[in-house]
Amino acid sequence: MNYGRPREFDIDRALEAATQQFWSVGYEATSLQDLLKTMGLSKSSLYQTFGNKHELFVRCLDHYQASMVNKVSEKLANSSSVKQFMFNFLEEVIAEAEQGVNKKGCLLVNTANELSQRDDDIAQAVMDGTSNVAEVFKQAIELGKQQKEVRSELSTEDLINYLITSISGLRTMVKAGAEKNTLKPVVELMIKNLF
Amino acid sequence: MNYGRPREFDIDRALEAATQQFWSVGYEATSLQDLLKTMGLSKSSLYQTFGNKHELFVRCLDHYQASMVNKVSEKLANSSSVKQFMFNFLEEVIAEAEQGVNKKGCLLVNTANELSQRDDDIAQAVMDGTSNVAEVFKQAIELGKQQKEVRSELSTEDLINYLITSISGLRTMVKAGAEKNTLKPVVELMIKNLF
DNA sequence: CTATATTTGGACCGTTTGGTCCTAAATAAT
DNA sequence: ATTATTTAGGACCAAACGGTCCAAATATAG
Repeated sequence: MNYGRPREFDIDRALEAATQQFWSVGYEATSLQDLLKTMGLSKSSLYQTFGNKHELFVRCLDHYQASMVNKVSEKLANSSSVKQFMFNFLEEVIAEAEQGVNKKGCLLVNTANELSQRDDDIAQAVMDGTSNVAEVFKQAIELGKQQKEVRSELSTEDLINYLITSISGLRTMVKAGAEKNTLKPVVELMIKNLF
Repeated sequence: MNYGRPREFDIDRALEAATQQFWSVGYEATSLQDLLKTMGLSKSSLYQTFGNKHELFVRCLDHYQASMVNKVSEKLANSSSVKQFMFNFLEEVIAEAEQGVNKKGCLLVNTANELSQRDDDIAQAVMDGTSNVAEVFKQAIELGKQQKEVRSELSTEDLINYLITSISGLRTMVKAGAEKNTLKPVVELMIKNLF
């Protein structure tokens, strides 16, 4: 076995490039040509390897989500305290506001807003991804409660949902053009709710 | 003066129909054909009256914003307390989660997420609209402070931004498919921050 | 060397896109 | 009645869309 001409590109690299593209401008606004260009492969390679634009996008969502979960878990592990972890996370979200152009936000949030209402497969992928990210937050909050850092008497579940909702809101504000200085007190208030 | 064949359609009605269409599926996903159908007019009428799709959309954003400001102002005026007003508002946002299909959210939030990053005119229209809505919240918060309902020592400005951010977050959650029961405790926590 | 299997580039396709333009219809002013 | 002016309908358009397909290239297995 293992016949045939070997693939000339790296699947993960191509997936990463596609993810960046979708992340930058969204699903609809990304044309096949855009994808071929950034991924650096031919039409037939794309279709043979990834099926079609829609399937590729779902794979990108998963790619993004897995990578995000990795990064966030790592940051949690390397944080001196849960509060520090949460603060840094929110701070990073609003730091994007200071970036000049192309504030990409979070691919999951972007996609929820763009497509969840009219594409069930994508909606499911977004929910799966969100749920995996929520799992990391769950660890953080449970750890915080254990160490008496999180002093809210609310259930971990509720606090997770509050966090995710707050983050989504910040993402939208950044995209809408809010300044970091404007958002900073908002972040502080959010943090105060937990610690 | 005042020559010529009279217009056979009502501009406001047409604008309202277009707004509903854009609100339902977004700017890019709304085709000219969709617009002609829901607005009930011919291509030349649309272009003569509204310029093009882009200009029409900006007018729809303004139409939406003005109408929203009206409604919210009215609700504030008819509320027995500021807390009641705020609670009802957030409650209404998450009530959409129980609706079966086509959760439209808020056109301003949707548009901020879809287009603010790559269309300056639209970004400006979104900011203008948001600013007008914020003005109503400002009235509410100032009234709440005056009547010792709002017991937060934070500046009105900060509280407005917190509110708008929270609402945007709820909108995304609803679109992403969160249940009303999930969001209810989140709303309660948000309210608790102000009163 | 041959047969098999796979990838690749690009020609090709039908559909849809936003937008223009011309003609006929309709009304108001003279 | 004629003229001026505006609207409405729809034919038409080039470009872009996502997607298919075929022939050439390139590898492995026997």
